[in-house]
Amino acid sequence: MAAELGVSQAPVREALRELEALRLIESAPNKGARVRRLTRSDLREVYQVRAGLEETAVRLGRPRVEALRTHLGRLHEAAAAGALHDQVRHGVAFHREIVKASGNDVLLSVWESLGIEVWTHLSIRLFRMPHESAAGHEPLVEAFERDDPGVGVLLREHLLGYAPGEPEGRI
Amino acid sequence: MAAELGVSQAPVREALRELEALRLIESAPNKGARVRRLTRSDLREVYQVRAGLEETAVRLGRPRVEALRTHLGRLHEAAAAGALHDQVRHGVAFHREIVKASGNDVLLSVWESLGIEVWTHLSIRLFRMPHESAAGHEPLVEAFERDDPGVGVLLREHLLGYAPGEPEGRI
DNA sequence: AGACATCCTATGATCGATCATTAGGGTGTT
DNA sequence: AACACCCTAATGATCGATCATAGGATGTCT
Repeated sequence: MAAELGVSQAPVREALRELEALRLIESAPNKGARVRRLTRSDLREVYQVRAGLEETAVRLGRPRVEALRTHLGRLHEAAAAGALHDQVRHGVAFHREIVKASGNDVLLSVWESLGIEVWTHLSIRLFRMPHESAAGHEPLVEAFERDDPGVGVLLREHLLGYAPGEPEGRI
Repeated sequence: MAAELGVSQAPVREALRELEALRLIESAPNKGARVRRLTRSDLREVYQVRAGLEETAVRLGRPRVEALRTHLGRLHEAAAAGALHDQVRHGVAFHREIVKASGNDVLLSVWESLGIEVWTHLSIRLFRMPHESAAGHEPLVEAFERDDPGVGVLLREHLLGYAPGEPEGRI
């Protein structure tokens, strides 16, 4: 691959590590790396972990509703403009704000290591999952607004709602 | 450092990346890497995330009680022999079994990326935290045995019990 | 003395090459 | 035909070196 790309092995090595961390490739020792055969199950696993992390986040600290509304506004704008990429970006920013508000840096870095933005794109493009709508976030913001103790569960269910269901399809 | 150790930069680079992933060092761009000044707060953050992950795990799947008892037995033996290192090892294995039983590979790899074993040692050696006793795990196993719906909360509280409290001490 | 431009050095990334290990194919034997 | 052994080739890690960049130190000017 290094020869093919006209670069040395070092950067290829780094790139493969990153892709493996995102679980987009899998590598067997002395057998090289291959792109993974992504299944709905892979996607569901990521969403389950993500849901757990974000539920943990709201247990540790609540985000500023104001900040959430800012992201939600951008999400609305992007949706109106039909800018899918921006929708994803602002949707992710919305949830990142929640995790960041936990005040737990370890939690934030673990959440980021999941590569949420990439997986969101994959869920939309590969499995035609509905992308996170601006409307779907409204109940969440309201729950944060009234400091609802059940916001953690609400958040988890919100997220799992975007995860693929049981049927085990392959690409 | 490479010159000092008589090796090339590549392995040093790799090692520093791993240490940074474990949050044992911090590196600023173009300023190099330094060992982090570990605080009780760092440790608490790791435990909070860990607790959340393991609670998520038991929501997804329950471990075989038999396997847990095996690890617990080894933990007992190590405690009787005063083998601290083995106590930690089997204690970690006990909890890893729980995470593994979730059937979620992403969850397992995220959990492993926390470097629980290292942090457990650090909590004991740096902050004199009590190490996970064999006795403390008994209620957990019993809860799994009777398939207690509250085992998730019990597990979380069990873990947070080993996390450092508020007083912000430095080493 | 303080503000500012310039130089120096450490860092970080990349390069091209070598070396040990091992998977998988090929050969030979029973 | 089944099996054990060997051997090639690819992988992965390491090496020693170069290059661009950024931070800090130095020196100059006001």
